[in-house]
Amino acid sequence: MARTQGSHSDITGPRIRAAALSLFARHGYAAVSMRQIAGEVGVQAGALYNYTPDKQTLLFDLMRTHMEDLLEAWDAEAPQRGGAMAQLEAFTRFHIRFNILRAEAVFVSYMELRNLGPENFEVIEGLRRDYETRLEAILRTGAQDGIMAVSEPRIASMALIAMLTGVNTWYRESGRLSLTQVEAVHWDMVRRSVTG
Amino acid sequence: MARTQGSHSDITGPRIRAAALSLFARHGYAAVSMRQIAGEVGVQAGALYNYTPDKQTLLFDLMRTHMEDLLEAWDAEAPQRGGAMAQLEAFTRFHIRFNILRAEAVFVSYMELRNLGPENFEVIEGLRRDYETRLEAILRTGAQDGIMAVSEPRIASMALIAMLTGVNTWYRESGRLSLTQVEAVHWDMVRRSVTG
DNA sequence: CTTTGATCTGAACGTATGTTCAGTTAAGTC
DNA sequence: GACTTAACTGAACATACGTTCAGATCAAAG
Repeated sequence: MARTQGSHSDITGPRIRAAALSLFARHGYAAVSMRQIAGEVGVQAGALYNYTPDKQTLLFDLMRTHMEDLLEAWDAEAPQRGGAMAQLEAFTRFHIRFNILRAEAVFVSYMELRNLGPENFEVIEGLRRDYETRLEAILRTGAQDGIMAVSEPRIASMALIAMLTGVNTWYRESGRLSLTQVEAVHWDMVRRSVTG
Repeated sequence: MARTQGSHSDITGPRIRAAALSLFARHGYAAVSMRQIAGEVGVQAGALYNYTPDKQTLLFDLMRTHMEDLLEAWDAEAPQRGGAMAQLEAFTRFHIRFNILRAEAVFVSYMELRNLGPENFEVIEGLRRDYETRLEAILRTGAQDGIMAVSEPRIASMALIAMLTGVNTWYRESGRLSLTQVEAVHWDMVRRSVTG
């Protein structure tokens, strides 16, 4: 045979995903047409169906990939020693930095949940819960070790993640504060919010 | 004349806004058609144009009304004495309670910003900034009075609002904790995050 | 009872949608 | 240079969209 089975172009595929992510983030999933995505890539709309069975799966794959990347990146970066407080600081700084670097994927993964079918929704929700549970475990350990005061670790973890993700709505590279400064301000608040 | 000038039905108008709000919250602005909204109300799509010049203005009016209600409600409820710490507690509890009661409007006002034209966007953003500034002023006063430790009042106010609004993503009336308990947990975190 | 006009219907307008598919192109293997 | 097939085009499909508007309806004022 001439070409290897299943070797779809490794150029067009990523370009389609990148264009879709950017357009979905800017205009919303429902407001973006397959023809717009194709136009951005420089192909006809029909060509997209060599890379995704349909529009919603394209969205789902973007969201799933993002959530898996997030979990993998944290699991690779999470400190194994140093205690719960060091882990909490690492989590705080990691979350802000990772989310700012992938602002479009964060935005889409949060905003477009309602455009997923029930099964796809469950998958993404499960990955989100996994991530929240990572933080919850840190807070539980800190409470057990007596170095944190957290009466409701589950709720506290959701509250802290909401606070940290909020940076994405206003942070600009050209802003007054550097990302390191933003991290520091938030770590201050996080630390104090979990200590008596 | 037969009917008073400008007396559009005071039944259909609110029903259209209620149906639009509910549908926008569930499926997103772009995914909801004028025919769906009309169907929910029990009229034909054309009838909607007696109540709004176009679809986007319908969305904009929902968002503007919500933001104005939010500001009015807080300004009416904000304690005039008791110091910055009492004001911060009042703000925390108010924000959670108000936002849970109007979950659909909160959701739409946050998610559908990108479907507004530039001028409409500026109006909603301005109202949002007004609200943030209310909290920022409390934090500044608390810092000046020496009862709070907030190095960046602007960023802290956005962080706290993000944290409190996060409750909307998971709170259910049938859940383990009552709204009062949720308020208490969050007030604990807010208080500690702004005190040394 | 007639008149008035706010309210709504129903059909039409042009345009856009997601998806399919027969057919063309061209890159890589033998 | 012949062959294979992945990659893509371009047109078509049925359906849906936001918006307009002439005309029907009907409650209230005179």
